[in-house]
Amino acid sequence: MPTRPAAGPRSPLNRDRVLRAAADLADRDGLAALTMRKLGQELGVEAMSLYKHVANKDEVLDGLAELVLGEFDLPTDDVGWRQAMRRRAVSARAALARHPWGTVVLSRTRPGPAMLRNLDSVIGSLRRAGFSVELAAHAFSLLDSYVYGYAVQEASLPFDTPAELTELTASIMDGFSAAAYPHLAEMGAELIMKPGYDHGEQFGYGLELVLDGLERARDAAA
Amino acid sequence: MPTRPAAGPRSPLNRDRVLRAAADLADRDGLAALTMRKLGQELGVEAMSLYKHVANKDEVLDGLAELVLGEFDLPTDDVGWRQAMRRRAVSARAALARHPWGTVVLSRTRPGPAMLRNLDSVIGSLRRAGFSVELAAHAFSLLDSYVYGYAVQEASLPFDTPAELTELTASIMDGFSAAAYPHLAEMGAELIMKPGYDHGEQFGYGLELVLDGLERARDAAA
DNA sequence: ACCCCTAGCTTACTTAGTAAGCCGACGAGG
DNA sequence: CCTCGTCGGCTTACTAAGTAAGCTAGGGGT
Repeated sequence: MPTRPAAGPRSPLNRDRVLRAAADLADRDGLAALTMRKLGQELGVEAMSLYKHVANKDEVLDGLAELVLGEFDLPTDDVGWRQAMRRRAVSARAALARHPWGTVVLSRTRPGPAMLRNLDSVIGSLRRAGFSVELAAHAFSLLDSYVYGYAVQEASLPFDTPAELTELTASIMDGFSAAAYPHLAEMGAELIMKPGYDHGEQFGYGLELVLDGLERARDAAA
Repeated sequence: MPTRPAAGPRSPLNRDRVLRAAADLADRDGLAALTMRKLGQELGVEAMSLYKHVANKDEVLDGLAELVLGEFDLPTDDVGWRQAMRRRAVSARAALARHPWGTVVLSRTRPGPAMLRNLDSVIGSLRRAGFSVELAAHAFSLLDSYVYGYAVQEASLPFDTPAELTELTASIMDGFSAAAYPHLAEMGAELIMKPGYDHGEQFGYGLELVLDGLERARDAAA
């Protein structure tokens, strides 16, 4: 019996470990590299063994969606709505940046429990802050769209570091492109190539603008 | 028998027809159903014949991305920036609603010419309207994120008609779910189930809020 | 008349998801 | 202590999809 507990590299395996391994694999090699066979390897197991713990690959992807969702900060009551929304948005964007596959798996899932809980909590926070039902609906639609869209675009950017960004920008601006896209070229030269340009700051700017707008709308309706 | 009947239904086939057939197929049966073999069938041709016109499936998907992008209204100079941005946003959202696979193919492409042209034109419109380079960057980042995120969420909704929405909402609110998600239940009851609820109106609300915010930001900077 | 170019075809290999069934170890009951 | 059912993991094998390689027929240019 020492075979089992003696810290063999092989603990029993379960749905949760499968999902976490899937997330790791997707983080490391991209979502396309997440195949049942590779996932098996990752866990020292044959592909078909995974099916004892998940029904099929779709269930793996659904599980990943709930994993990412779990990394979003839920609103808490001890802070105002604005701070609660900000935290949720920032944490969501961070989670989706950590896991570039996040946007993909989220967009293929019909709402699971984690999503519903998240949503309910957001609406609750807004309602308590004096938002009407209708305005609360507008608010979360707007916020979620922004965060989500931002994350998608960020995930599809073909670079990971600021250095790569300037390099790429430079190569796009090369030669005739600058003539074909004068405004892009201007922006590239005056903004993106400037040392200290922080792409992440973009997110905060839009977020505050949206929050300002929502606050104004709530006050106008009051 | 003349395998190749003169003026048979078989015109020569080219990259463009391949792409349009791909779009049709994806519209009809979903992006997952878009396989090289099915696409071949669609055109009365073997799968491998397609490779005379496209290098590989990725190129088909890239082509689809440019197709959708082509359905976005470019800003024109004869209207103000606000109208130009609104038109672009509305047309983009409409295109992405017409082609639910649009968000998927757009997010996997590094910027092609259509994208760059589109972007350049947007920035130009904003610059002419008095936006600084920096603010123009914020503006299109915000607008695109919103439109894009909205479209993604819309595409992932598990229903197509308002009737299906109310039905689904009702089923979610059924039984204990209402207790688990009180705020969602409230919103479902007071808003979504109301006759005449128009989900599309959501989009316009957020869009105007964003445009208001941008206008204010520009005026403040002036 | 010849020849070659091109669009489309045939074959076949590879990777992936997964259905079906096998097997060894472990714990409970006789 | 032996046995047997169960459960986790394995083996095999089938199917769908992308695509590499090479074939061929028919039409146009020389």
